[in-house]
Amino acid sequence: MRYWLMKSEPDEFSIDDLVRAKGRTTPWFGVRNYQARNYMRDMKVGERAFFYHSSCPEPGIAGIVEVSRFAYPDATQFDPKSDYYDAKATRDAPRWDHVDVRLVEKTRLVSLPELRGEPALADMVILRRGNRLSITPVSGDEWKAIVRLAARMPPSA
DNA sequence: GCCAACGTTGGC
DNA sequence: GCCAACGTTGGC
Repeated sequence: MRYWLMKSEPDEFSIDDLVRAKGRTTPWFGVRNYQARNYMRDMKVGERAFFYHSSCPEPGIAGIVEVSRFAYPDATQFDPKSDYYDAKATRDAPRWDHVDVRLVEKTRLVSLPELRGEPALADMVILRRGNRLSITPVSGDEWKAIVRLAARMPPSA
């Protein structure tokens, strides 16, 4: 059983969009990076991930999701009208797979500075300099530390 | 808007 | 297969 972190820009798709989605479930479409895609192919149904808001006024962890469907081809790669269209992908040879995720819980926003201030997260991939990967593994210890942070009252800044 | 870091592309 | 140029990410 592994743990993950998945980034989304809230302008594109936020935790509240997931709350409103049918079945509180969404395909994690639009990933166009091979390493991130490969991580999705590794995911098993039932595994959990943090939903992370990136490229926004307050980046940080916004909720917990779980994988509800094993990796399968991302339909947007075939759609010429989509921002995620890939001319080199065909239905016979798709390039881009994604999983479906279902909301487990919307948490309070655990901000990036708060994550950086937590000693247990010193080696977390997302906090490493220059990291841009939209899907990353999270260790069991890191998972526990963040769940603990999320359950606390927000720090009064 | 800036800029550092990184992935991808394409010429050779 | 190398590597420079370019595009993207994402925090600030």
